[in-house]
Amino acid sequence: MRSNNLISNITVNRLPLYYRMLDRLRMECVDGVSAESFGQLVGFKAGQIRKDLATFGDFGRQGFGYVVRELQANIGNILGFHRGWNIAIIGMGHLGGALASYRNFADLGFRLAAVFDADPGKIGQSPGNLLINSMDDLERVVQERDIHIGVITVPGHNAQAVADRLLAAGVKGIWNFAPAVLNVPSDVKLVNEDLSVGLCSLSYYLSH
Amino acid sequence: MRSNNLISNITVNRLPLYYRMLDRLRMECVDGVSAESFGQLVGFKAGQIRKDLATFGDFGRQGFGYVVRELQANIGNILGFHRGWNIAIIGMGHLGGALASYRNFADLGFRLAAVFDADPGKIGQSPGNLLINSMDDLERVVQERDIHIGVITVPGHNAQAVADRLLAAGVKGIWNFAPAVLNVPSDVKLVNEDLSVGLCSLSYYLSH
DNA sequence: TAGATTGTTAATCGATTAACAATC
DNA sequence: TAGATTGTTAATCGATTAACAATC
Repeated sequence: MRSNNLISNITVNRLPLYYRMLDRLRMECVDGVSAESFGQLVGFKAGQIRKDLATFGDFGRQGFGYVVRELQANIGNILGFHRGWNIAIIGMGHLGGALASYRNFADLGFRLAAVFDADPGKIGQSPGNLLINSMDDLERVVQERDIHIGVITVPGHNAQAVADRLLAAGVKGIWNFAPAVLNVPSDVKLVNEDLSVGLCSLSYYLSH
Repeated sequence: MRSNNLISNITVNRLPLYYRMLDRLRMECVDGVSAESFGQLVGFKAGQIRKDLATFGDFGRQGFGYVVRELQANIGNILGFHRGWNIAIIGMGHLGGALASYRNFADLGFRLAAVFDADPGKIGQSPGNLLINSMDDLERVVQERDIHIGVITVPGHNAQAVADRLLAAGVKGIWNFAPAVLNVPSDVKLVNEDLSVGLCSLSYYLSH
C-alpha cells in the first residue's frame, strides 16, 4: 500500500466493484487475470484498471497479469475490511429494515451492532437478531457498543439532529439515506446515498 | 430548455438535489434565491449552480436571482417528472419491499404499476396495494401495464436474465440494485445502484 | 441610476486514455 | 529468448472555478 493521501473518491469508489468481480473469479476458480480481460468484465479500459491498482501498490506481474486471490486480499485491506467496523442503523422503517437484513455487508466484515427507532411501539421488537433500541438510549448504546459508522434512515427533517447526536457520541462515519443536506465537521466522513437521484436520472434520459 | 445532447451525467445528477432543495424553500415560503445562497444550501459553489442551470435555459433574472417556484417547475420538466413513468419492481425481498413503499418516488410522479417475485409463496400477497405477480407473467404484465422502468432487486446471479426479459418486453430503463455488471443495448438507460460502494468508501476513509 | 446577480468566457484543475519502456 | 503485460509518462479530454461584461 502506497500513500494515504490524495487518492480521489472516484478512484476509491471503483474498488468495491473490483473486489466483487475478483470474488466471482475466485469462485469460478480463475487464478489470474490481465488488466485487459478484467477491464472487460467490469466495464472499464485496461489502462484505468492498471492505473487504479498502481495507485495503491505494485500488485501485478509483468507478462502475466494479476493473481486473483492476492489482488482481492489487497483490495480488501485497502478498503479496510479487516477493521471489523461496528455499524448502527437509526430508523427502522422499511429501508432501515432492509439494510439490517442485507447479507452482503456482513460478508465484507461489517457488524451490525445496534438498531434504533423513535416509535415506542417498535422498541423491543427484533428484526433479525437485534432488539430495537429507543432513541433515548442512542448515546449510551453507541458508546457501549463502540459504533464506528451510523446509518441514517430517518425522515429528512430529523436527519441533522440524529447526525449531531451520533457524532457527539463518537461516531466517525455517517451513511446518510435521508433526503437532507447534512453538515458535519471535516474530520467526519459523510456519504450521501440519495436514492431518488438514480430514478430521476432514468427519467431524464428516457425523456430525451 | 436548450439542447438534448451531450449534457453530462454528473450535471444531470445534481438536478434532483436542486429540485428537492427548491421544494424545501417553497415550503418555507421563500420566493427567490440567488446562486450564491442556493449554492451554500446544497453545498456547491455559486458558479457551478449558474453553469448547471444555464445548460438548460435562462432561468435566472439579473440582479435578483432565481424565482423558486419557477425554477423548481423548470427542473421538474427537464427531469421529465410530468411523463408519469410506470415502474415495476422485480424481486420483493426486503429491499424491493422498501422501495415499493418509498413515498418520495410517488411524489416525483413515478407510478409503481407492478411488482414481481419468483417465490410461489409470495405471489398474491399485497405489500401496499399491489398484488405480487409471478415471474411467469413478467412479459405479459409489463406489456399490459406499459412499464417504462424496471427496478431489479433480485440476487446477482439472476439479474442479467431478468434484465434481458424486461428489455425484450419493451422496458427502456433499468434501475439495478443487484450486485452484478449488466450488459444492455446502448439505447437502454442503465443505472446501477451499488449499495456496498458507500459503505466501503466509509470503511476506506475511516481506515486512512 | 447604483447595486446586485446573472450567463458566459477563459483559466485551472483533475481524470482518462494512449503509448511504450521495463520486465517477468 | 520471445511474448505478454505491467507500471508509468505524456497527451487528451472533461469538469470546475474565477472573473467579468451584460443587464435587470
